[in-house]
Amino acid sequence: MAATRRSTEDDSRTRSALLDAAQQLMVEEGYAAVTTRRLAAASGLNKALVYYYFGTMDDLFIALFRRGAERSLEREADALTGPQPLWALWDRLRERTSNELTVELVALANHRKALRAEITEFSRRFREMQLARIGEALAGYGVDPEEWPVAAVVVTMAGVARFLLMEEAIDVRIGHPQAVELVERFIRSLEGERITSAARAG
Amino acid sequence: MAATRRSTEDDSRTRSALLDAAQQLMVEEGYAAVTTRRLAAASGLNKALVYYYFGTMDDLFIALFRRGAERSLEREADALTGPQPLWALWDRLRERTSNELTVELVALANHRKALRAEITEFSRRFREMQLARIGEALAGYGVDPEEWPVAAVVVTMAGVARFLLMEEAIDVRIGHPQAVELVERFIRSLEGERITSAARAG
DNA sequence: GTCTATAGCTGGATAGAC
DNA sequence: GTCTATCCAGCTATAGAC
Repeated sequence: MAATRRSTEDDSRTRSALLDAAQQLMVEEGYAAVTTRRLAAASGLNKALVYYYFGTMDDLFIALFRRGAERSLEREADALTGPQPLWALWDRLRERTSNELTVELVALANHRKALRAEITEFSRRFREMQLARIGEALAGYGVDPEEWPVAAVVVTMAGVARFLLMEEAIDVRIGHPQAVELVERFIRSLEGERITSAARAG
Repeated sequence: MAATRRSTEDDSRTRSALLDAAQQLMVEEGYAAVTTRRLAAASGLNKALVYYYFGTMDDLFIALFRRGAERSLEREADALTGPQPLWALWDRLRERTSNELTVELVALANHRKALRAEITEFSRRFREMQLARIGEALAGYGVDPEEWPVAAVVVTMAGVARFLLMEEAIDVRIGHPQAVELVERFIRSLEGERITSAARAG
């Protein structure tokens, strides 16, 4: 291959290292900290390599989002095929790990058109996948779709989970245990107690 | 008063104009667009006045947040003393106006300690006020606090509302109508149909 | 594929005239 | 209270040597 700009699918060691550095900077210090200078410093690589691999900072952000989103969509789809799809969805929604990055990217996307379009597309794919999996589960439990439409269940769970994470980030937790209990009571009424993978294995 | 730095309580015309410009820039282009140069350009004032009135950009952001939060807390407290507190809360939570600004400020607060502390304090005051007002309302309706703890109701409504606004901002609306209907069915079961102020007046 | 060097701009902040 | 002038740091991006 000639020494031309690499494609998105490419994942050389250098490219991955740059994305890793970008991810860490973004999570720890916010998107404003993700600059060519700081990427170079954090990865031990050269400033100019950012442009060699990504073209512009915009493309770097898109590549970073896409890498995380693809991994996450796959893993979530897997998790929702297990024996307790509602518990699995709830637990994944409440994970801080991949969520912090998402929050920064969404804020950043407010003024980056291309990134925004990418996030929109993936969000829809996530939602459709969740609706399919959870829809099957609710039907299997014999839930009345008039009383509990799958879309309402999924969006409400996602909304509460995201909101709790956002408030936790600014040390506001008033009412959180009660909200968690409300959701978990609903889940428990359909799937019983949460069975952790550790418990299943043991 | 001598020509020294003005206090937060002060609201000269120039100071207000700078805050107005900051607010507009932030809502329309994100917090990264709020710079001294652009504030000056947008308000027709001089760059250096930002430092005269606010000291640092950090203080400007805090002043901007505080101005909006104080207004908003007052107005919300008023709204929740009306005849339909749940409808009032829900409608206010779903308003886009003051919410866009909040989202930007919260993102910005990730790496601005002082701003974050300010947002934390106000968020708690909001929550406490909501719990007091909605708590009274639910008790008045004879709602079983074991089944529907006031904290769970308030946090869930806030979470769903905020999430819908965030997704709308990136053009994702899958399942939104169903989620809205789920919440509004609950409210309707307690307060009946929403009575708009227009309808009350007429 | 990785580096140095540099252009050209924009940022926060201050000094000091008026 | 408002302005000009200015400092210096940091930013994106490109050219071109190796």
